[in-house]
Amino acid sequence: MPREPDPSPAGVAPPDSAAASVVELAWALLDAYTRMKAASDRLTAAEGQSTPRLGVLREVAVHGPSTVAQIARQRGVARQGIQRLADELVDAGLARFTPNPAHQRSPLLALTRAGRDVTRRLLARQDAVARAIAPHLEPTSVRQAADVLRAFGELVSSVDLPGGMRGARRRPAPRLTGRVVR
Amino acid sequence: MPREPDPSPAGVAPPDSAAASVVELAWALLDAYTRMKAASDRLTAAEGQSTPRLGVLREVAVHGPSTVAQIARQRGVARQGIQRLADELVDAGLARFTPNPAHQRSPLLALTRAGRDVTRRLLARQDAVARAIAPHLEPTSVRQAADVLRAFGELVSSVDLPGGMRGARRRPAPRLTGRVVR
DNA sequence: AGCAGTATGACAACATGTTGTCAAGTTCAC
DNA sequence: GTGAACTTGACAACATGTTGTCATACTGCT
Repeated sequence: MPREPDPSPAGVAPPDSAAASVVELAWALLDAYTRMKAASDRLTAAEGQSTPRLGVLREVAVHGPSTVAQIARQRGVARQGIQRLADELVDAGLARFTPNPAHQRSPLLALTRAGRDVTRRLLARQDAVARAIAPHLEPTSVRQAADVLRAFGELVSSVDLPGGMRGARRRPAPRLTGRVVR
Repeated sequence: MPREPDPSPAGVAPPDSAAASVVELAWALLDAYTRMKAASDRLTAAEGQSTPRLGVLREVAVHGPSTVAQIARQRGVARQGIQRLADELVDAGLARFTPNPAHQRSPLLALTRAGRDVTRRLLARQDAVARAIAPHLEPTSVRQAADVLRAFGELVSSVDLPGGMRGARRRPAPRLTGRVVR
Protein backbone atom coordinates (compact mmCIF):
# COMPACT_ATOMS: atom_id res chain seq x y z
CA MET A 1 0.00 0.00 0.00
CA PRO A 2 2.60 2.60 0.87
CA ARG A 3 4.63 2.57 -2.29
CA GLU A 4 7.45 3.82 -0.13
CA PRO A 5 10.01 1.11 0.71
CA ASP A 6 9.46 2.19 4.28
CA PRO A 7 12.88 1.74 5.88
CA SER A 8 12.19 -1.46 7.75
CA PRO A 9 9.25 -0.79 10.03
CA ALA A 10 10.58 -3.27 12.56
CA GLY A 11 14.25 -2.92 11.88
CA VAL A 12 14.58 -5.75 9.40
CA ALA A 13 17.34 -5.24 6.88
CA PRO A 14 18.83 -2.67 4.54
CA PRO A 15 16.75 -1.56 1.55
CA ASP A 16 16.70 -3.61 -1.61
CA SER A 17 15.10 -1.76 -4.50
CA ALA A 18 14.32 -4.89 -6.50
CA ALA A 19 12.71 -6.57 -3.52
CA ALA A 20 10.89 -3.33 -2.77
CA SER A 21 9.29 -3.35 -6.19
CA VAL A 22 8.12 -6.90 -5.55
CA VAL A 23 6.57 -5.86 -2.26
CA GLU A 24 4.92 -2.96 -4.04
CA LEU A 25 3.48 -5.41 -6.58
CA ALA A 26 2.16 -7.59 -3.77
CA TRP A 27 0.26 -4.68 -2.24
CA ALA A 28 -1.12 -3.58 -5.60
CA LEU A 29 -2.18 -7.17 -6.22
CA LEU A 30 -4.01 -7.40 -2.92
CA ASP A 31 -5.83 -4.14 -3.52
CA ALA A 32 -6.77 -4.95 -7.11
CA TYR A 33 -8.04 -8.36 -6.06
CA THR A 34 -10.19 -6.87 -3.32
CA ARG A 35 -11.73 -4.39 -5.73
CA MET A 36 -12.27 -6.98 -8.42
CA LYS A 37 -13.91 -9.30 -5.92
CA ALA A 38 -16.24 -6.54 -4.77
CA ALA A 39 -17.17 -5.71 -8.36
CA SER A 40 -17.82 -9.36 -9.12
CA ASP A 41 -20.01 -9.67 -6.06
CA ARG A 42 -22.08 -6.71 -7.21
CA LEU A 43 -22.31 -8.07 -10.72
CA THR A 44 -23.46 -11.53 -9.70
CA ALA A 45 -25.82 -10.21 -7.05
CA ALA A 46 -27.69 -8.41 -9.82
CA GLU A 47 -28.75 -11.87 -11.02
CA GLY A 48 -29.31 -13.24 -7.54
CA GLN A 49 -26.10 -15.23 -7.61
CA SER A 50 -22.60 -14.85 -6.15
CA THR A 51 -19.03 -14.90 -7.37
CA PRO A 52 -18.29 -18.45 -6.15
CA ARG A 53 -21.49 -19.76 -7.72
CA LEU A 54 -20.63 -18.11 -11.00
CA GLY A 55 -17.28 -19.86 -10.82
CA VAL A 56 -19.00 -23.22 -10.74
CA LEU A 57 -21.60 -22.27 -13.33
CA ARG A 58 -18.95 -21.03 -15.69
CA GLU A 59 -16.80 -24.10 -15.19
CA VAL A 60 -19.67 -26.39 -16.18
CA ALA A 61 -20.74 -24.10 -19.01
CA VAL A 62 -17.24 -24.07 -20.47
CA HIS A 63 -16.07 -27.63 -19.84
CA GLY A 64 -19.38 -29.45 -19.89
CA PRO A 65 -20.91 -31.63 -17.16
CA SER A 66 -18.23 -32.37 -14.57
CA THR A 67 -17.88 -34.07 -11.23
CA VAL A 68 -17.46 -31.96 -8.13
CA ALA A 69 -13.90 -33.20 -7.75
CA GLN A 70 -13.05 -32.22 -11.33
CA ILE A 71 -14.35 -28.70 -10.82
CA ALA A 72 -12.41 -28.34 -7.59
CA ARG A 73 -9.19 -29.47 -9.23
CA GLN A 74 -9.71 -27.13 -12.16
CA ARG A 75 -10.21 -24.21 -9.78
CA GLY A 76 -7.44 -25.25 -7.40
CA VAL A 77 -9.69 -25.28 -4.35
CA ALA A 78 -10.85 -27.89 -1.86
CA ARG A 79 -13.58 -30.11 -3.22
CA GLN A 80 -15.69 -29.69 -0.08
CA GLY A 81 -16.40 -26.08 -0.89
CA ILE A 82 -17.39 -26.92 -4.46
CA GLN A 83 -19.64 -29.66 -3.16
CA ARG A 84 -21.53 -27.15 -1.08
CA LEU A 85 -21.88 -24.71 -3.97
CA ALA A 86 -23.02 -27.50 -6.29
CA ASP A 87 -25.67 -28.62 -3.81
CA GLU A 88 -26.92 -25.04 -3.58
CA LEU A 89 -27.09 -24.69 -7.36
CA VAL A 90 -29.08 -27.90 -7.54
CA ASP A 91 -31.43 -26.65 -4.82
CA ALA A 92 -31.84 -23.42 -6.78
CA GLY A 93 -32.76 -25.36 -9.89
CA LEU A 94 -29.78 -24.08 -11.85
CA ALA A 95 -28.02 -27.44 -12.08
CA ARG A 96 -28.70 -31.10 -11.51
CA PHE A 97 -26.65 -34.20 -10.87
CA THR A 98 -26.74 -36.73 -13.67
CA PRO A 99 -25.47 -40.29 -13.52
CA ASN A 100 -21.81 -40.68 -14.32
CA PRO A 101 -21.18 -43.78 -16.42
CA ALA A 102 -17.51 -43.61 -15.48
CA HIS A 103 -17.97 -43.45 -11.72
CA GLN A 104 -20.84 -44.78 -9.67
CA ARG A 105 -20.32 -42.52 -6.68
CA SER A 106 -19.38 -39.34 -8.49
CA PRO A 107 -22.28 -37.93 -10.55
CA LEU A 108 -21.83 -35.24 -13.18
CA LEU A 109 -23.05 -31.74 -12.44
CA ALA A 110 -24.92 -30.38 -15.45
CA LEU A 111 -26.70 -27.08 -16.03
CA THR A 112 -30.45 -26.91 -16.32
CA ARG A 113 -32.10 -24.60 -18.80
CA ALA A 114 -32.39 -21.96 -16.07
CA GLY A 115 -28.74 -22.47 -15.22
CA ARG A 116 -27.65 -21.93 -18.80
CA ASP A 117 -29.73 -18.77 -19.02
CA VAL A 118 -28.39 -17.18 -15.86
CA THR A 119 -24.83 -18.15 -16.77
CA ARG A 120 -25.20 -16.53 -20.16
CA ARG A 121 -26.51 -13.34 -18.58
CA LEU A 122 -23.72 -13.25 -16.01
CA LEU A 123 -21.00 -13.77 -18.58
CA ALA A 124 -22.57 -11.01 -20.68
CA ARG A 125 -22.34 -8.70 -17.69
CA GLN A 126 -18.70 -9.61 -17.17
CA ASP A 127 -18.01 -8.92 -20.81
CA ALA A 128 -19.71 -5.55 -20.56
CA VAL A 129 -17.42 -4.61 -17.69
CA ALA A 130 -14.34 -5.71 -19.59
CA ARG A 131 -15.43 -3.66 -22.59
CA ALA A 132 -16.09 -0.63 -20.43
CA ILE A 133 -12.65 -0.87 -18.87
CA ALA A 134 -10.59 -1.87 -21.88
CA PRO A 135 -10.52 1.53 -23.64
CA HIS A 136 -8.75 3.00 -20.63
CA LEU A 137 -5.87 0.56 -20.60
CA GLU A 138 -3.14 -0.12 -23.10
CA PRO A 139 -3.61 -3.73 -24.29
CA THR A 140 0.13 -4.29 -24.51
CA SER A 141 0.68 -3.12 -20.95
CA VAL A 142 -2.21 -5.24 -19.79
CA ARG A 143 -0.76 -8.34 -21.38
CA GLN A 144 2.66 -7.61 -19.93
CA ALA A 145 1.12 -7.15 -16.51
CA ALA A 146 -0.64 -10.49 -16.85
CA ASP A 147 2.71 -12.06 -17.73
CA VAL A 148 4.35 -10.56 -14.67
CA LEU A 149 1.49 -11.78 -12.49
CA ARG A 150 1.82 -15.30 -13.82
CA ALA A 151 5.56 -15.29 -13.17
CA PHE A 152 5.06 -13.77 -9.74
CA GLY A 153 2.48 -16.41 -8.88
CA GLU A 154 4.71 -19.25 -9.87
CA LEU A 155 7.69 -17.82 -8.04
CA VAL A 156 5.67 -17.27 -4.91
CA SER A 157 4.39 -20.82 -5.10
CA SER A 158 7.85 -22.31 -5.53
CA VAL A 159 9.53 -20.33 -2.81
CA ASP A 160 9.16 -22.29 0.34
CA LEU A 161 11.18 -20.68 3.04
CA PRO A 162 12.24 -23.14 5.73
CA GLY A 163 9.75 -23.15 8.54
CA GLY A 164 12.42 -23.09 11.17
CA MET A 165 13.70 -19.62 11.68
CA ARG A 166 13.54 -20.52 15.33
CA GLY A 167 15.47 -23.73 14.83
CA ALA A 168 19.18 -23.33 14.24
CA ARG A 169 18.63 -25.21 11.00
CA ARG A 170 19.29 -22.95 8.05
CA ARG A 171 18.38 -24.30 4.65
CA PRO A 172 20.25 -23.23 1.54
CA ALA A 173 17.97 -20.42 0.44
CA PRO A 174 15.04 -20.94 -1.91
CA ARG A 175 16.08 -22.53 -5.14
CA LEU A 176 14.55 -20.74 -8.09
CA THR A 177 15.92 -21.57 -11.46
CA GLY A 178 13.49 -19.82 -13.80
CA ARG A 179 14.44 -17.13 -16.23
CA VAL A 180 14.09 -13.48 -15.40
CA VAL A 181 10.71 -12.26 -16.56
CA ARG A 182 10.81 -9.09 -18.58
CA MET B 1 -24.58 -3.14 -25.20
CA PRO B 2 -21.45 -1.17 -24.42
CA ARG B 3 -21.92 2.27 -25.79
CA GLU B 4 -18.31 2.02 -26.81
CA PRO B 5 -18.20 2.14 -30.61
CA ASP B 6 -14.91 0.34 -30.31
CA PRO B 7 -13.16 1.82 -33.29
CA SER B 8 -11.88 -1.11 -35.24
CA PRO B 9 -11.26 0.48 -38.61
CA ALA B 10 -10.14 -2.47 -40.69
CA GLY B 11 -6.71 -3.68 -39.83
CA VAL B 12 -6.71 -3.06 -36.13
CA ALA B 13 -7.40 -5.87 -33.71
CA PRO B 14 -10.84 -7.48 -33.61
CA PRO B 15 -13.55 -5.56 -31.74
CA ASP B 16 -13.04 -7.16 -28.35
CA SER B 17 -9.35 -7.93 -28.36
CA ALA B 18 -8.71 -5.19 -25.84
CA ALA B 19 -11.51 -6.51 -23.66
CA ALA B 20 -10.05 -9.99 -24.02
CA SER B 21 -6.72 -8.82 -22.65
CA VAL B 22 -8.55 -7.34 -19.67
CA VAL B 23 -10.29 -10.64 -19.03
CA GLU B 24 -6.92 -12.35 -19.29
CA LEU B 25 -5.54 -9.95 -16.69
CA ALA B 26 -8.46 -10.69 -14.40
CA TRP B 27 -7.76 -14.41 -14.50
CA ALA B 28 -4.05 -13.92 -13.96
CA LEU B 29 -4.89 -11.64 -11.04
CA LEU B 30 -7.14 -14.23 -9.44
CA ASP B 31 -4.53 -16.94 -9.80
CA ALA B 32 -1.66 -14.80 -8.52
CA TYR B 33 -3.74 -13.71 -5.55
CA THR B 34 -4.61 -17.28 -4.66
CA ARG B 35 -0.97 -18.31 -4.77
CA MET B 36 0.19 -15.28 -2.81
CA LYS B 37 -2.46 -15.92 -0.19
CA ALA B 38 -1.36 -19.53 0.14
CA ALA B 39 2.27 -18.48 0.47
CA SER B 40 1.38 -15.90 3.10
CA ASP B 41 -0.61 -18.47 5.03
CA ARG B 42 2.39 -20.80 5.09
CA LEU B 43 4.70 -17.98 6.08
CA THR B 44 2.59 -16.80 8.97
CA ALA B 45 1.75 -20.31 10.13
CA ALA B 46 5.48 -20.82 10.70
CA GLU B 47 5.15 -18.31 13.53
CA GLY B 48 1.82 -19.62 14.74
CA GLN B 49 -0.07 -16.72 13.21
CA SER B 50 -2.18 -16.15 10.10
CA THR B 51 -2.32 -13.75 7.19
CA PRO B 52 -5.23 -11.70 8.58
CA ARG B 53 -3.57 -11.45 11.97
CA LEU B 54 -0.36 -10.27 10.37
CA GLY B 55 -2.37 -7.63 8.60
CA VAL B 56 -3.50 -6.21 11.93
CA LEU B 57 -0.09 -6.61 13.56
CA ARG B 58 1.61 -4.83 10.70
CA GLU B 59 -0.94 -2.07 10.68
CA VAL B 60 -0.31 -1.30 14.33
CA ALA B 61 3.44 -1.74 13.97
CA VAL B 62 3.57 0.74 11.09
CA HIS B 63 1.00 3.30 12.12
CA GLY B 64 1.18 3.00 15.89
CA PRO B 65 -1.63 2.20 18.33
CA SER B 66 -4.94 2.48 16.53
CA THR B 67 -8.61 1.87 17.15
CA VAL B 68 -10.29 -1.10 15.56
CA ALA B 69 -12.30 1.20 13.33
CA GLN B 70 -9.16 2.99 12.13
CA ILE B 71 -7.50 -0.30 11.19
CA ALA B 72 -10.60 -1.46 9.35
CA ARG B 73 -10.79 1.76 7.36
CA GLN B 74 -7.13 1.59 6.49
CA ARG B 75 -7.53 -1.95 5.21
CA GLY B 76 -10.84 -1.31 3.50
CA VAL B 77 -12.67 -4.09 5.32
CA ALA B 78 -15.59 -4.28 7.72
CA ARG B 79 -14.67 -3.30 11.26
CA GLN B 80 -16.38 -6.38 12.70
CA GLY B 81 -13.76 -8.68 11.26
CA ILE B 82 -10.93 -6.54 12.59
CA GLN B 83 -12.59 -6.50 15.99
CA ARG B 84 -12.50 -10.28 16.12
CA LEU B 85 -8.87 -10.42 15.04
CA ALA B 86 -7.94 -7.77 17.58
CA ASP B 87 -9.66 -9.68 20.36
CA GLU B 88 -7.76 -12.81 19.37
CA LEU B 89 -4.45 -10.97 19.36
CA VAL B 90 -5.20 -9.65 22.83
CA ASP B 91 -6.11 -13.14 24.01
CA ALA B 92 -2.84 -14.39 22.55
CA GLY B 93 -0.91 -11.76 24.44
CA LEU B 94 0.38 -10.08 21.29
CA ALA B 95 -1.59 -6.89 21.75
CA ARG B 96 -3.58 -5.05 24.38
CA PHE B 97 -6.22 -2.37 24.44
CA THR B 98 -5.08 0.87 25.98
CA PRO B 99 -7.30 3.78 26.96
CA ASN B 100 -7.98 6.22 24.17
CA PRO B 101 -7.95 9.79 25.44
CA ALA B 102 -9.85 10.85 22.34
CA HIS B 103 -12.68 8.37 22.61
CA GLN B 104 -14.06 6.70 25.69
CA ARG B 105 -15.60 3.74 23.95
CA SER B 106 -12.90 3.10 21.37
CA PRO B 107 -9.63 1.99 22.96
CA LEU B 108 -6.34 1.92 21.10
CA LEU B 109 -4.89 -1.43 20.10
CA ALA B 110 -1.17 -1.51 20.92
CA LEU B 111 1.42 -4.24 20.51
CA THR B 112 2.91 -5.96 23.51
CA ARG B 113 6.57 -6.89 23.60
CA ALA B 114 5.66 -10.37 22.31
CA GLY B 115 3.59 -8.78 19.57
CA ARG B 116 6.44 -6.59 18.42
CA ASP B 117 8.78 -9.58 18.35
CA VAL B 118 6.51 -11.81 16.31
CA THR B 119 5.69 -8.95 13.93
CA ARG B 120 9.37 -8.31 13.36
CA ARG B 121 9.98 -11.98 12.62
CA LEU B 122 7.02 -12.16 10.23
CA LEU B 123 8.06 -9.07 8.31
CA ALA B 124 11.57 -10.49 8.08
CA ARG B 125 10.13 -13.64 6.53
CA GLN B 126 8.13 -11.58 4.04
CA ASP B 127 11.22 -9.66 3.14
CA ALA B 128 13.15 -12.88 2.62
CA VAL B 129 10.54 -14.07 0.15
CA ALA B 130 10.62 -10.77 -1.73
CA ARG B 131 14.40 -10.96 -1.94
CA ALA B 132 14.26 -14.54 -3.16
CA ILE B 133 11.80 -13.63 -5.87
CA ALA B 134 13.17 -10.27 -6.96
CA PRO B 135 16.19 -11.51 -8.94
CA HIS B 136 13.85 -13.40 -11.27
CA LEU B 137 11.78 -10.40 -12.25
CA GLU B 138 12.65 -7.22 -14.07
CA PRO B 139 12.07 -4.35 -11.61
CA THR B 140 10.80 -2.07 -14.35
CA SER B 141 8.26 -4.63 -15.51
CA VAL B 142 7.20 -5.24 -11.95
CA ARG B 143 6.59 -1.55 -11.37
CA GLN B 144 4.66 -1.26 -14.62
CA ALA B 145 2.55 -4.25 -13.64
CA ALA B 146 1.80 -2.62 -10.30
CA ASP B 147 0.73 0.53 -12.14
CA VAL B 148 -1.60 -1.45 -14.38
CA LEU B 149 -3.07 -3.23 -11.36
CA ARG B 150 -3.75 0.06 -9.62
CA ALA B 151 -5.45 1.45 -12.71
CA PHE B 152 -7.41 -1.76 -13.20
CA GLY B 153 -8.54 -1.72 -9.59
CA GLU B 154 -9.77 1.83 -9.79
CA LEU B 155 -11.56 1.24 -13.08
CA VAL B 156 -13.23 -1.87 -11.77
CA SER B 157 -14.36 0.02 -8.70
CA SER B 158 -15.81 2.88 -10.68
CA VAL B 159 -17.68 0.79 -13.20
CA ASP B 160 -21.13 0.17 -11.89
CA LEU B 161 -23.22 -1.53 -14.48
CA PRO B 162 -26.96 -0.91 -14.11
CA GLY B 163 -28.68 -3.68 -12.21
CA GLY B 164 -31.42 -4.20 -14.74
CA MET B 165 -30.21 -5.79 -17.91
CA ARG B 166 -33.68 -7.16 -18.45
CA GLY B 167 -35.48 -4.10 -17.12
CA ALA B 168 -36.36 -1.50 -19.71
CA ARG B 169 -34.44 1.06 -17.68
CA ARG B 170 -31.19 1.73 -19.42
CA ARG B 171 -28.66 3.85 -17.59
CA PRO B 172 -26.12 5.88 -19.50
CA ALA B 173 -23.40 3.25 -19.27
CA PRO B 174 -20.38 3.47 -17.01
CA ARG B 175 -18.74 6.84 -17.14
CA LEU B 176 -15.00 6.50 -17.02
CA THR B 177 -13.03 9.58 -17.74
CA GLY B 178 -9.54 8.61 -16.68
CA ARG B 179 -6.56 8.60 -18.94
CA VAL B 180 -5.42 5.50 -20.74
CA VAL B 181 -2.83 3.76 -18.64
CA ARG B 182 0.27 2.81 -20.50
C1' DA C 1 -27.25 23.60 26.14
C1' DG C 2 -29.55 20.42 23.60
C1' DC C 3 -30.72 17.57 19.91
C1' DA C 4 -29.92 15.09 15.53
C1' DG C 5 -26.74 12.55 13.00
C1' DT C 6 -22.65 9.75 12.91
C1' DA C 7 -19.16 6.51 14.79
C1' DT C 8 -18.17 2.65 17.43
C1' DG C 9 -18.28 -1.80 19.74
C1' DA C 10 -21.05 -5.93 20.67
C1' DC C 11 -23.63 -9.56 19.09
C1' DA C 12 -25.90 -12.52 15.65
C1' DA C 13 -26.47 -14.70 11.25
C1' DC C 14 -24.59 -16.16 7.19
C1' DA C 15 -21.26 -17.17 2.98
C1' DT C 16 -17.27 -19.28 1.70
C1' DG C 17 -12.97 -21.01 2.23
C1' DT C 18 -10.01 -24.35 4.93
C1' DT C 19 -8.62 -29.00 7.27
C1' DG C 20 -9.72 -33.52 9.23
C1' DT C 21 -12.08 -37.94 9.28
C1' DC C 22 -14.68 -41.76 7.54
C1' DA C 23 -16.91 -45.04 4.44
C1' DA C 24 -17.37 -46.63 0.00
C1' DG C 25 -16.04 -46.77 -5.03
C1' DT C 26 -12.13 -47.14 -8.37
C1' DT C 27 -7.45 -48.27 -9.94
C1' DC C 28 -3.27 -50.45 -10.21
C1' DA C 29 0.64 -53.53 -9.13
C1' DC C 30 1.44 -58.07 -8.39
C1' DG D 1 -8.19 -62.01 -9.09
C1' DT D 2 -6.85 -59.60 -5.02
C1' DG D 3 -5.47 -56.45 -1.90
C1' DA D 4 -3.27 -51.90 -1.14
C1' DA D 5 -3.53 -47.19 -2.45
C1' DC D 6 -5.99 -43.55 -4.18
C1' DT D 7 -10.46 -41.02 -5.10
C1' DT D 8 -14.74 -39.31 -3.84
C1' DG D 9 -18.73 -37.66 -1.27
C1' DA D 10 -20.51 -36.70 3.35
C1' DC D 11 -20.14 -34.60 7.59
C1' DA D 12 -17.98 -31.75 11.18
C1' DA D 13 -15.22 -28.05 12.95
C1' DC D 14 -13.16 -23.88 12.26
C1' DA D 15 -11.23 -19.21 10.17
C1' DT D 16 -12.43 -15.17 8.09
C1' DG D 17 -15.04 -12.23 5.57
C1' DT D 18 -19.77 -10.14 4.98
C1' DT D 19 -24.32 -7.70 6.43
C1' DG D 20 -27.70 -6.28 9.88
C1' DT D 21 -29.19 -4.50 14.34
C1' DC D 22 -28.76 -2.21 18.69
C1' DA D 23 -27.10 0.73 22.43
C1' DT D 24 -23.98 4.09 23.55
C1' DA D 25 -20.28 7.71 22.77
C1' DC D 26 -19.03 11.51 20.14
C1' DT D 27 -19.76 15.71 16.99
C1' DG D 28 -21.69 19.53 15.05
C1' DC D 29 -25.50 22.71 14.18
C1' DT D 30 -28.78 25.83 16.00
